[in-house]
Amino acid sequence: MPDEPSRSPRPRAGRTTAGRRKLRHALTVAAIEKFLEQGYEATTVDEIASAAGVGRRTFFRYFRSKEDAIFPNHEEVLRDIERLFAAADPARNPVEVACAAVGLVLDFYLADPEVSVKRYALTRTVPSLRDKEVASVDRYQRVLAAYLRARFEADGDPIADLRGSVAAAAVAAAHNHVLRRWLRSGGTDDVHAHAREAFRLVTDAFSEPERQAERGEQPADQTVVAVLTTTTPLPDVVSRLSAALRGTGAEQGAP
Amino acid sequence: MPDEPSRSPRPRAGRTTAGRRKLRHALTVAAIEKFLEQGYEATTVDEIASAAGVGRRTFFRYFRSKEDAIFPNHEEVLRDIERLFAAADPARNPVEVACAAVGLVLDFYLADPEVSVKRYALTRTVPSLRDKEVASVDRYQRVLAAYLRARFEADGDPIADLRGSVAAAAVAAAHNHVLRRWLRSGGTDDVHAHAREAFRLVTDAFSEPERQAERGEQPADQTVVAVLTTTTPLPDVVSRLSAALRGTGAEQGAP
DNA sequence: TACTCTAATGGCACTGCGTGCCGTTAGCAA
DNA sequence: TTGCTAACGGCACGCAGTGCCATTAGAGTA
Repeated sequence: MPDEPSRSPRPRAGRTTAGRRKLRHALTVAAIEKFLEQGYEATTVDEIASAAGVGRRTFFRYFRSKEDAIFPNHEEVLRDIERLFAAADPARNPVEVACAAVGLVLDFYLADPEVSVKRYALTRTVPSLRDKEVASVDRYQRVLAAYLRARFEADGDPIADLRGSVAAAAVAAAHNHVLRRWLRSGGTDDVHAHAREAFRLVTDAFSEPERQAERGEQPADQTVVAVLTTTTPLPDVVSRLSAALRGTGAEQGAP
Repeated sequence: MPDEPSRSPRPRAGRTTAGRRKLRHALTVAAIEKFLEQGYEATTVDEIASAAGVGRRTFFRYFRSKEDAIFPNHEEVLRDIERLFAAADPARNPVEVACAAVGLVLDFYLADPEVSVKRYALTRTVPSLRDKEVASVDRYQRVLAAYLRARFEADGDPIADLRGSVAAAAVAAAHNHVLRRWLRSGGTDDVHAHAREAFRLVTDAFSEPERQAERGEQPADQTVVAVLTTTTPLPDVVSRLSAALRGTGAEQGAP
């Protein structure tokens, strides 16, 4: 029964799990090589399979399609992300947790710079491969969104759904930006510094004001200095302060 | 020469531009109908073409692939967006302009609720259609990102690239959220109210603090009420206020 | 060592997408 | 009416993806 792709095989007989991983990788490498060498459309599945020393039918037991051949096994990373979410401290800023999650994806690409850079050359030029790539990003984004929505919901956010979707997209985009920058550099720049910078941007953008205050960050011109006599009636104090906060020039009001 | 899809046809002979649009729409409707009725894989291009009264070969003159059949003509909308960007007031908040741009996409879907809702039923269930949908969103997102990056760059933002990518993703996600909510409602809820809410979220998240102040929007707990005697030395006033703004409990300080 | 059981393999045939080619048809211009 | 041109339809071809099935390889058992 265990045959077709995306199944979790028990190592019993025939090829072992390690053997499967190895052949899968060999097919990926062969595919990338052929695609770069003679073009994507011009390469047939037969050629890829023979290059890896297996039959055409076997290729389709490892990959759903010709396009899938060059992509890493996202299922594994998705599982890691789910685990990270399950184990995450509920008191921690959800956006930070989401950033940690995409950090796993980043590490996954960093683990094999050779293949990652070559794959990038293909996804940039072949439309159908790019579509696949985008689709996989979307899968990550949805997992992030589900987590963030739940966390925002638990925090009593009235627009948890919206904020979760948008924040997830931002986190995913930050990841993509850092990854692509690294890929364009040929795998030779300081990813983690850029990642910190990018994650900081989205964390700042999507944290509640209270949380921003907790981290000691304030918008620049929030300072309101009220100079009032002690005899000023309380309602006046309130209205002048609120006017000042709205920037309607109450700072020019008489004491 | 003018034959294959995605070409800008001069109306000279044969079928006119209006005629092309009509047939294209007829094919889309036929495809959606068949897909919903008997399933996506179970429907052949031959069936769709015959249902629209044309030959199979003609189908592929209107759509690159079977998947494309159910999608609207994004090229048109992309052109509209480019025009909007070109005409946009450079003094306007770039994120607001980007929101206006995706508003065009939203309107495009709203123009034909019947088809949009049916298409949504398909993109939710058929993986390959969903991938295509996601790919089209990505195209919009890239156009948004290019605009935002340029604008942020012009504003002297040192991380214009990053901020542009992330903000574009957020705007696109906000659009998707609103659109999908509307689609799930069957095309019967107040889209524009939700759109305003969503656009406000991303605008707030990605505007410079100065701009936030200009729009008179403040985080909820920024209010600082200082009660001080007129004899308090100025340095004390300053330090107590700044402490209060950091939430370090200066509000409990002695007057 | 021999046997069994099971999963992986590879070949074959089949459906259907996408495309190149080409003869035919339909509308526009003189 | 006579070109002219673009869209149409049919045919054939390559190839992706899949169901089917006989064969092979390796682990466990006696």
